[in-house]
Amino acid sequence: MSSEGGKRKKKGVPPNAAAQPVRVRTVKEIAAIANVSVATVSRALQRPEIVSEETRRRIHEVVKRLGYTPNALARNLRTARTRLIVALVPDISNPFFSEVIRGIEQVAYETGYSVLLGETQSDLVREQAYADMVAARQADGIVTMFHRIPNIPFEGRLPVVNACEYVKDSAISSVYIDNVAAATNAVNYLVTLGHREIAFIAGPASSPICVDREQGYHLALERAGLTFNPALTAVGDFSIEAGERAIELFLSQGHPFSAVFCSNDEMAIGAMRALISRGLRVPEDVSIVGFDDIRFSRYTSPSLTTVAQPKNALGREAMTMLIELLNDPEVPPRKRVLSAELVVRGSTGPR
Amino acid sequence: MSSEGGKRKKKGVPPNAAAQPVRVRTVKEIAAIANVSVATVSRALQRPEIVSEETRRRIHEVVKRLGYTPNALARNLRTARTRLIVALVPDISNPFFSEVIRGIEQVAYETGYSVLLGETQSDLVREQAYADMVAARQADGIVTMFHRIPNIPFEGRLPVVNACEYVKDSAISSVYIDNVAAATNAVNYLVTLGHREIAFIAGPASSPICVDREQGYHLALERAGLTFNPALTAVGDFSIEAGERAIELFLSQGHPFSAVFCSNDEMAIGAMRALISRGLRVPEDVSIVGFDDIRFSRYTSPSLTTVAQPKNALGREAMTMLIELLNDPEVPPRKRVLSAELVVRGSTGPR
DNA sequence: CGATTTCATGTAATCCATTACATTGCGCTG
DNA sequence: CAGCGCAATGTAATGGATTACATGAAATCG
Repeated sequence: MSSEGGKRKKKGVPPNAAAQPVRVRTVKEIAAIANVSVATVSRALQRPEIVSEETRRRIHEVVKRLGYTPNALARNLRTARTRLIVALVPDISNPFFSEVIRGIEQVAYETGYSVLLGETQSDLVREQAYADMVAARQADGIVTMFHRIPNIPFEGRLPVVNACEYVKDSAISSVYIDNVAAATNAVNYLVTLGHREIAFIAGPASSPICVDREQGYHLALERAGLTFNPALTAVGDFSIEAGERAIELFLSQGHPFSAVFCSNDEMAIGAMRALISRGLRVPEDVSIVGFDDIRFSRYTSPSLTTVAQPKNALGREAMTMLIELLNDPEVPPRKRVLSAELVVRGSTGPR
Repeated sequence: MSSEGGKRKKKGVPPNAAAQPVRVRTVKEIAAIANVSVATVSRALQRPEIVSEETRRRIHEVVKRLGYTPNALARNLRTARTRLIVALVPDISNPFFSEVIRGIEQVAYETGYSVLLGETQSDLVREQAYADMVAARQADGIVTMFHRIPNIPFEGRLPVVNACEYVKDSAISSVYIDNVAAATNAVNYLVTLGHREIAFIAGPASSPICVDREQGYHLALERAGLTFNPALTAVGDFSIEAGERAIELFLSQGHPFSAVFCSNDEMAIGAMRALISRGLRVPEDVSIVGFDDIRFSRYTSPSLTTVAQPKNALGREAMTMLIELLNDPEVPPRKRVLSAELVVRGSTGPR
C-alpha cells in the first residue's frame, strides 16, 4: 500500500494547495495564495481601479492561473441581483418569436444582462415554474410574450413586461402593435383589390391581440359596406394544420370566398396549401394575407402577402422597459404601441 | 408630525409583523410567526414527513398565507446544486432545434430539472457566457447542440453532453445520427431514380456532421460508379439564402444537373425557390432532397423529400445522459448513434 | 511639524437556507 | 425505576462572496 491508489475520495483537501495548479474554488484560497485578504481579491475583481497596480496584477495572475470563477450564487445572494432575465415564450418553434427574442437579447447584451429562455407551451404550470425563479431570486425579471401575467409573490411592482401581447387594465408595461389598425389595413387592401367575400381565420379568443385583429377585420368590412358572414370565420390555434382545417371548413360549407385573411403566417401557409391541394390557384382564385411576416413567408410559392410586425423593435423595446423598471421600480407602467406595415407579395391579386 | 408620512423608507421593519398579511421573506420570519425554529420550517418544506402533523400544518398555513418562496440562491449555495440545466442552441429560429429542445425539456421535466435556453448564434463569447454559468454554479450542466465544447474550469468530468452534433475524440457523451449512412441513403435514392448529375449543397466544414454528410454523398456517388464533379458542390451556412445562392452558382457555371442533395431543409427550400423562380420545375426538371425534416418541409410546394432525424429522441436521449452524468460523474462517456429515415415527398421524381 | 486627508488593505458582519449535532420528553424494556 | 431508543425540535455552523467599518501608512496642508 504505497502512494495514492486508484479511487481516492476527495475528502479533506490537504492544505498544501499553494503552488501547483490544482483545482481551487473560493476567494479565500485565492486570497491565501496571492497573500492578500478576501476583501482585496473581491475588489480586484469587481472594481480593479481601487486596488494598487501591483496587488491587482498579482491577484489577476493567480485567478487566471487557477481558473477561478467566483460563485455566482454567493455573490447574487449577497448583492440581491442576478443580472439574469427570463424570456417566456409560448412556442420557440414559432419563427415570429425568434426574432423578438433576438431584439431582447441585443438590449440585454448591451446592458450586461443575460437572457434565459423558457418555453411554456402556454402551460400555466411551466409558466409558473419560470416565474418562481424571480420569486426565488434566481432571476431579476421577466419578459413574457404571452397574454397572461405570471403570479409572483412580490412586494410592489412586478418586474415583468409584456412583449407582443398585452393584458387589458393591467399595471404591466407592454409593447405591441396596433392590431386593430393593422388588421383593418390588411383587409382593406383586399377590398381595394375588389374582393367582397373575405374569409377570416382567427386566433384564440383568449388573446387580446387576436380579438383586436378580429375587430379590425370587422371594422374594415363595415367601412367597405360589406356584410359580415359568420360562416366565413374560423378559429385556429396558430398552427399550419389549423389553417388547413379552416379552409376545409369553408369549402365544405359551400359559401363562396375569394380572399382569406389569417391571424398569423403559419395558418396562412396552411390555408394556402389546402387551397392548392384542392386545385384552387393562389392568388388567381383566392387571395391570402397572413400576419407577422415570419422568415418563411417570403419563400412560399406564391410568396405570402402579410402584415409585418416590427419584431426586433418589439423585443428591444420590451427589454429596454424591463431594464428601466429594474433600475427604478417607481417608473409608471407604460403601454407602447408600435406600428405594423403591410408587405404585399405574391399571394394576393385582384378579384 | 403625526403618524407615518408619505415616503417612509423600508428600514428596520417594525417587529409587529405578526398577524397582518405583510410581505415576508425569510425562513426566520416564517419561523417566528409559526412559533418554531428555522430548522423546523426548512424541514417542513423539504421533508414534511419528519415534522409532526400539527407543526407541519401550522407552518404550511403561514407559508401559504404570506406567499413565502425560499431564496433559491441561498439554498443552492448551501446544497451545491441547482436543478437547472442550460441548453445551448446556435439558432433558435431553426425549427430543427425546437423539436430537439422539446425532447430535452420532456426528460428534464420528468426528472425535476428546469431548462434554460441559451442562444449562441455560434458565437464563442455568448457560448462562453452560458458555460460560465456552470462554473459559477448557477446551473448543473449543459446540453449543447453545437460542435464546440465550451470551456469550463471544472474538476473532473465536464457536466456537458452533445446533442445532434459530436466532437471527434472528445470525452463528451453525444447523441447523433449516422450522418454518413443517412446521406448515402438519400443520394442513393436519387441514383435509383435515374439521376446521374447530382449536385450537393454542403454545410460548414467546421461541423463534423456536415463533413459526414458530404462523405456520404461521395460514398454514394462512388458506389453508383458516378464521377464526382467539384463544380456541383457548394458550401452554405444552413440559411434559405445560402440555398438560393448555391443554385445561382450551379446554374451560372453551366454544368447540367438533375438533382440536388442539401445538407439541411432550409437550404433545400432556398434551392427549390431559386429553381422555380428561374422557370425550372421541381421535380420534373430537378429533384431536391433536404435534411432534417423540419415542420415546414411538409408544406412547401412541392413538399420536400428529406432525411428525417429523430429530433425528439435526440433531445430526450441527450438529457437522459446528462442526468446520468450529474448523478454519477464516474459513468464513462458514450456516443449514442440513432438512425434516420428518408421521407419521400413531392420534390423528387425520376430523371 | 502636527493635523488632516487619502489610499490601500484588512477584519468581520451579512445575505438566507440547510443540516450536523445537541437537547428534550416520552414510551418501552428488563 | 434506571436506562435506552426514538421522535420532534432547537442551536449554531456552514456555504462563498460582498462590503461597512476599522486601521495604518503616506501624502497634503496650514
